[in-house]
Amino acid sequence: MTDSQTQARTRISLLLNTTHVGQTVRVCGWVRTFRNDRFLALNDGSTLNNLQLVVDKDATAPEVLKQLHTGAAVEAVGELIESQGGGQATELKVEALTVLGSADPEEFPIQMKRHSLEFLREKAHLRFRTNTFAAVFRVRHTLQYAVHSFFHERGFYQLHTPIITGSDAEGAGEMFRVTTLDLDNVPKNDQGAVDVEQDFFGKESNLTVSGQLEAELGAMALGQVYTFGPTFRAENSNTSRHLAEFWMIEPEIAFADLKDDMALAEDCLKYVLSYALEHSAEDLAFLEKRELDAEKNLPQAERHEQPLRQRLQGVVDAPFAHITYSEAIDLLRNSKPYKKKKFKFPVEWGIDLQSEHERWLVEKHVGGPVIVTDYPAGIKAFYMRANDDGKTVAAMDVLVPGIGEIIGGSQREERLDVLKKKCADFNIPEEHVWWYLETRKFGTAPHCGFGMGFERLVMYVTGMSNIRDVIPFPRTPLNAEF
RNA sequence: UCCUCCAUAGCUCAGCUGGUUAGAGCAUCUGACUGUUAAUCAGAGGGUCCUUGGUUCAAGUCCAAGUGGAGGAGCCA
Repeated sequence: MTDSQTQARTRISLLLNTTHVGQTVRVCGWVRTFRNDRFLALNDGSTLNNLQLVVDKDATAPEVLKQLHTGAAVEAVGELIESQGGGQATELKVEALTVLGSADPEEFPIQMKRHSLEFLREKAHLRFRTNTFAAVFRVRHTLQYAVHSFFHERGFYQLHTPIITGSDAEGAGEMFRVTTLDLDNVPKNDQGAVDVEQDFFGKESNLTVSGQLEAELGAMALGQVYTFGPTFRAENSNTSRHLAEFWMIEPEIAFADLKDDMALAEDCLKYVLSYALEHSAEDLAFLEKRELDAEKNLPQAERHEQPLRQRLQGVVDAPFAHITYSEAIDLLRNSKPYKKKKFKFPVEWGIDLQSEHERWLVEKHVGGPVIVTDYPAGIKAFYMRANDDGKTVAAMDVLVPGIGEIIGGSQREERLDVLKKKCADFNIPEEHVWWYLETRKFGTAPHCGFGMGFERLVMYVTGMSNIRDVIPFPRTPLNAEF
């Protein structure tokens, strides 16, 4: 233990204004640049900004100076003084400087220049060292904190639903099989099929695609719960909006209908956006500038009409538009692109809205978030509550510009006979969901909930256009390197 | 999974209708300068032009397949 280490480390975020001027402090971080054999820009992750260390070349050992390259980890002790140059309020007059870990400049791939996001994706273990990714992941943290605080303030309990599930009725997509069977020597039963009774759980098990069914069980006792955990989809989707492993927020509330559900979704989005605008102001300002730079080379039509923070504030300030699926179909059939035959897909009552249709509704017709409700029963999940018209269900999707669906929810079917009939219609054997059906048998009550894709929320708030850039280690088909 | 586009130095890219020894900026190294802000200036090193096969006197350039990446679609969150 050196003398300097007896002093606590001060985070750089606390040293950028003049309140600590005159104090001797100890800082640790990673070198961003070392200019002029004298000025070292140090970043410790606590803030976007660097602390300028002023190094006395003559008082520093040559072998230390030689190692002050981008990426090296260093520790410095010195007096915080008012900066003698412009560009920063304070700087550290270094008295002792130690290199904790060097970074060979011939090999360290992150430079003090712009890299493409694609290149940095291949360096996922080091991309945290860049301003963009550090900002994104700080914002990601702020958002998850806001989500917890939103639900906590409203009396919700977080329910940890299982990641490994024996339920195969969630119907939200292809599942990842979980097994401890020897894949080189899979045991077979008399029928020649895999003998799942010999597997770890004695039955087929998978990674969860949704915690909703379990969350409903919790809501039917605790009143209002939410999940916030990883979910897994083994779909072979290769898009900028899909991951094989992503995080989802799924609130579930008892004694509530679709109107309550929509109000909760709107409140929730507005709360977390407004929380991020307030608590991640500096990072969002940087990300806004990054987006502007990235869009500079795009044609006007492909750029955002408003800068990032203005877009977010707009969502916070304005009430969400509400339309029913049937109204949406009418609007689309009367739209310019429909009449000019610009849509690739047909617009007919009963078929799902395509991306191009959603985009027109959100970006052209409304120009902000839209909640579409009351979809045809045939295109939605079995658990959604049947409306009195016999054709539609009490479902709602929240669509936002640039992302599409960010929230999908519904009032759940609480009537046992109707739900049983739905199971039959959807070919779901009752014995697979017996436990789910029992909540309708014992003390059933109206209830509802929704699912919000956390990464899509982070994309929306940070302005990043590829979902792989808002999760630390993206899992996509053929990509699980880190 | 489908459609379109892309792959050249560590990074970002240029390389025309096929034709000398494949270039630039940044980064790196060496030196100069020393209150800089992606510092500046001078010099140097650095390439299996993604892989395989084909066309041709000649392929970074044309063709085919493969691999990887991006955008869009489907599926969805």
